[in-house]
Amino acid sequence: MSTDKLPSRSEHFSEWYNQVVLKAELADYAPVRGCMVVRPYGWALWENIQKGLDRRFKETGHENAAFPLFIPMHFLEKEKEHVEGFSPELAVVTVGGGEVLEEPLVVRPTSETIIGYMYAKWIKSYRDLPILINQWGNVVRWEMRTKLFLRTLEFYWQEGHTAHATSAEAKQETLQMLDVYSDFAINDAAVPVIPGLKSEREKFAGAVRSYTIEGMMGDTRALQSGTSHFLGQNFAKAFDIQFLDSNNELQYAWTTSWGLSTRFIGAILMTHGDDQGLILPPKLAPIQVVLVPIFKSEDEKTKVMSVVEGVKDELKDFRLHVDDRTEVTPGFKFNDWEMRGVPLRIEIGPRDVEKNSVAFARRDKPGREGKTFVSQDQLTAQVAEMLERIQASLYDRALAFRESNTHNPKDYDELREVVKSGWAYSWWCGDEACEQQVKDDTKATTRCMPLDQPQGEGTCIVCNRPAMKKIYFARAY
RNA sequence: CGGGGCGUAGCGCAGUCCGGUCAGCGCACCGCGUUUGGGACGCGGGGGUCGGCGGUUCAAAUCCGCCCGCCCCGACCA
Repeated sequence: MSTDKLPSRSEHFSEWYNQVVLKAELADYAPVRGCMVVRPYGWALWENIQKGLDRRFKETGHENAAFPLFIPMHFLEKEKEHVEGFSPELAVVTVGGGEVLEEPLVVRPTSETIIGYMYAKWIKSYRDLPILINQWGNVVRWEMRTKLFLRTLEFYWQEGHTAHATSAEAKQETLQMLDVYSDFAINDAAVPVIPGLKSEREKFAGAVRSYTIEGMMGDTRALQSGTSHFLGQNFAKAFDIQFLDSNNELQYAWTTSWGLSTRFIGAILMTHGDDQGLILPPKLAPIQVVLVPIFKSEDEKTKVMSVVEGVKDELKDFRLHVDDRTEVTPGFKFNDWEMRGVPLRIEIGPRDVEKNSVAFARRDKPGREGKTFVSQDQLTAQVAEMLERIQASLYDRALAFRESNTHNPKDYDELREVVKSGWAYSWWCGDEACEQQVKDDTKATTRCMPLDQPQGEGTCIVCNRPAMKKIYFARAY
């Protein structure tokens, strides 16, 4: 709770973000550098994210399981690119129970290796495939620079790991899960994302191909909000995941992995929100409706609270909170809940008791514009409709923002200019040197080659050689 | 690790250059009363030994040395 105003979102985006996370009580800094405590309000948001994803995972045939936090050091070393990618950021346990360990244990930065080991043990026949497992857990990556939710030493996520008999099936799984993420981001979080393929240099260490959903944040920077990897037979060969096919021939399995983390909370915050604070999408908001009773005298209190109780009861299907604090004024509560991003506020005061009405204040439209008085009749339907409208308008607004900040530069000079405050969508020859050139000149990196590509071909925005793919360039988190 | 900044009450800060009623301010917190449809007000309270250790001095938040920690900008990253 706080009485201070937030920094302006447009002028001090990063500071706005930090403060809103702290003041809305989503998370707090932990006593260990780079680590955070996810507070109840933030965790409730994460739980809703989990529900939205977990339902989709189950619907597509996946099961949950749990693998160990500790991984023997030599596991990481079995896949060359994997160890090169992750070794700089490993946390390693060298002492246990007061004794120096014979082999150091790595705190998992991701679980391909230990799950690969187990899959090798479990998979003998094509009849054992596919294996479709997901795990909800935490991982540790020793990052240099951290930021609440976006990049912390420890973070929570889910990681799916699947093994298949054929390359085609694994590729299909990879794309299916990318689609699950897109669907979740767009429909539940109202975060417009672009599903696409990562370049070689941006792909996951050990993957054959990495896909991503990229979102544009409120400062126009890009955020990789979820990833899905086709691992080919890389990990199968490193961990001997082999099976006999129906022709009695020994084959290596084809594996995938895909993950979405608490970073996604950052994506929601930075996509929506305004100078007043957060705006949470109704489908994921821990509190969808906050009820603020207003009264002066004891007599008014009695009448108002009786209506409040009735409304609370009628709206029991929504995630509702009654703010009955007496030590703060209604005005304070309005600001407080707006800062926390509750999508819909309902005010009930003496005038409403008289007129059989309540006041709706929708979070996505500030001030008077978002305030309407509605009848107390059929409140459930009215609230449901309003929440849907807010959900839709958040998505539309974010999409419009992304589109107005995405450019098709005509030449390299223009690209250098537009990526200062937006995304560039351009033809790219596929050469890593061109990618590097853009990064050196502008700090912008390639984000993804969208699955949905235009017809035909063009010339590379950097080197003018023929190009088959269009790709997004943007400064990223 | 390179560059910059900073550690004084729960939070945000002033005080440090020019050692000595400087341990203070705002918010938060507690009590009482009046308030309550857009961040209420009055009065009265509780709480810190100034990041740590050592040194200089009659005297250190203030000067000196070492150490620890944090934040911002770079290379890395879900």
